[in-house]
Amino acid sequence: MDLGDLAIFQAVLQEGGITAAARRLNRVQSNITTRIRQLEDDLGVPLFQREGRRLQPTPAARILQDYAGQLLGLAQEARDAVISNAPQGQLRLGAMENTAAVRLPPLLADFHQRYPAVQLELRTGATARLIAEVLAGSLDCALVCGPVEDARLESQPFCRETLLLIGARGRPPLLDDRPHTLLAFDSGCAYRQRLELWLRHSGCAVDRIVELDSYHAMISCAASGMGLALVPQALLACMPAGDSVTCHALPDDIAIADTVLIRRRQQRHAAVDAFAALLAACATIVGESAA
Amino acid sequence: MDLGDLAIFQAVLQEGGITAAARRLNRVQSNITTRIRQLEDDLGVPLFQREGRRLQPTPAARILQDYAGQLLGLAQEARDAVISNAPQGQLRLGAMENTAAVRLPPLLADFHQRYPAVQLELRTGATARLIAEVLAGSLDCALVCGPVEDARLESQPFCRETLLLIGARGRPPLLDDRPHTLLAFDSGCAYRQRLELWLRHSGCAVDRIVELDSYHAMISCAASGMGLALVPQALLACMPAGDSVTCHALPDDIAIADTVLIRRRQQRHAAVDAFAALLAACATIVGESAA
DNA sequence: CGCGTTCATCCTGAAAAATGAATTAACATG
DNA sequence: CATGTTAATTCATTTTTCAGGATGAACGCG
Repeated sequence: MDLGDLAIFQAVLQEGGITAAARRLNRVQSNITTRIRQLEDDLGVPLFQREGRRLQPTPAARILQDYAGQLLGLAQEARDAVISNAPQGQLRLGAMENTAAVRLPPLLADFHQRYPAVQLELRTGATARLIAEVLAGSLDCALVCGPVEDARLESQPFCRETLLLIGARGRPPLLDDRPHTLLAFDSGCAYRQRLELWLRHSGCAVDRIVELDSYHAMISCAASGMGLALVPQALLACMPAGDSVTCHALPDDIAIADTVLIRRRQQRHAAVDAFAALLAACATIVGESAA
Repeated sequence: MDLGDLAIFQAVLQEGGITAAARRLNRVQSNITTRIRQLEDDLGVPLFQREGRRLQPTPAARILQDYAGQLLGLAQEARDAVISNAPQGQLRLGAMENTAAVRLPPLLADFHQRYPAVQLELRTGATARLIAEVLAGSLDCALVCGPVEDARLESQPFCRETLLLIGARGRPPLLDDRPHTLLAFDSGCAYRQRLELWLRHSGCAVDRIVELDSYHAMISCAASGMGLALVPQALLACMPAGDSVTCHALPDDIAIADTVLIRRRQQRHAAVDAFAALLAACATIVGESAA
């Protein structure tokens, strides 16, 4: 069964005859006759009862008529949807844990309301994994810790986080001679990589690293003296355990981390465009969109 | 846009590659490539991003994917519906006014409950018009006053009505010398034709004929002495004004009228079959299905 | 750097579709 | 009752489309 056959069938029904249908479709009668016959052969059911020179639609034809209308309508709708560049369809967004918790929610709510035709899907993860997923195409875009230098990706600034190194209140200051325990996300986390790098440069011994996948757990563990953790200030501010920790000083090149939106270059995705535009409007840092 | 293209497109998405899709569809790889390209050209939108030898579905492809599933499913459903001979679709039933009022309703209710997939449509009218509509195909079947002699029609007995000639209570008997006024349906009504025929044969003068299109009005007018009317006994029995009239005697060949179901010959319509079967089960008269 | 895999392209023969003319059938009309 | 008109079908022909096969380019892998 072919959509062309159905269109012809519909025209014959609407025009009430093969000749009239042929006129409307700018075709020759014999063509219409043949294709109706083919459709009948294909379905194994007669669609018209030929009596003299009049065509009488059979009951099967009336049943098929409904379906033909639906199918042709749906096909047109599909065309329109695919061609249109209004934001629609799925938008698979990735974000770092802290971004998803603090900065993103109001933005997402706004977007969700503004573009009801878009089906949002948010996945959190470490920067390295998010980048890989955007490259692999399993995410449409992601909010990660910048800068991201990859020729295949486009990045756009969003917000700037100040990272704080926290430990239990009242504990001896950082950088005494005994080794530290670090509380951190998995190894793909950009913040963790910064911290490890800095500690190495400072000649500071690291005893163990405890991997956690929640900031709640991380801050609570830090507060109870289990070790040191690097967390964004904005996140700490909205955590209940935020008061029971001590913050250690950090140099700017470690403490200042920009969050950027990354997406694949030369990928026209209307929903991502819309999201990026909304993000730009709310961005708290500026800068040129660079690789 | 062609359903075949969509099936191929779907296979490429599901199998994750052109070669794999070709294997599944038992086709040659170059064929799949070409048809995907054609689909893209047709829609004017790329569906896959070719990077090296890997195919990355574009956002448009993900939108089209939904539609492809729907379209292919709906097409299969259409096939099944057309081929199946379960009662479904529209059933356009005609009936005489009195049949529709008295005998039909319980049957219709039963049918409606038994075959929810059938969309019933009842049209009342005079026998002559109903026959014409069945012949023309604008009705699928009809309950009319038999016998119907037409080689193109098949008829099946349903019930027997006894017709009564009624007038105002206490009026002089029928067939006195003064002319009568008749109260009747339109001229296509078989009962009216019988009555006129009989009156002519009896040498009874007819003054005027008043045409009404409701038995309510007809019986009320008869009761109030406006003229004579021919009505089925079963109908009169369930009319409130039934007591206020006098019934005149009629010979059996006028008084006994069989109601039959007529339908076009050699028309396979599952819903009509089902209706006819239900009707046969409730039939109060028997007889062979004859033309 | 060969090797295998994957996709694109070109070409050819086969299948399918559109066309035009001739034919048949039904109906209306003089 | 012959005749003109309208409609649908049949058939032969042209045109278009499609599937298959071979070849080539890009990439990943050992």
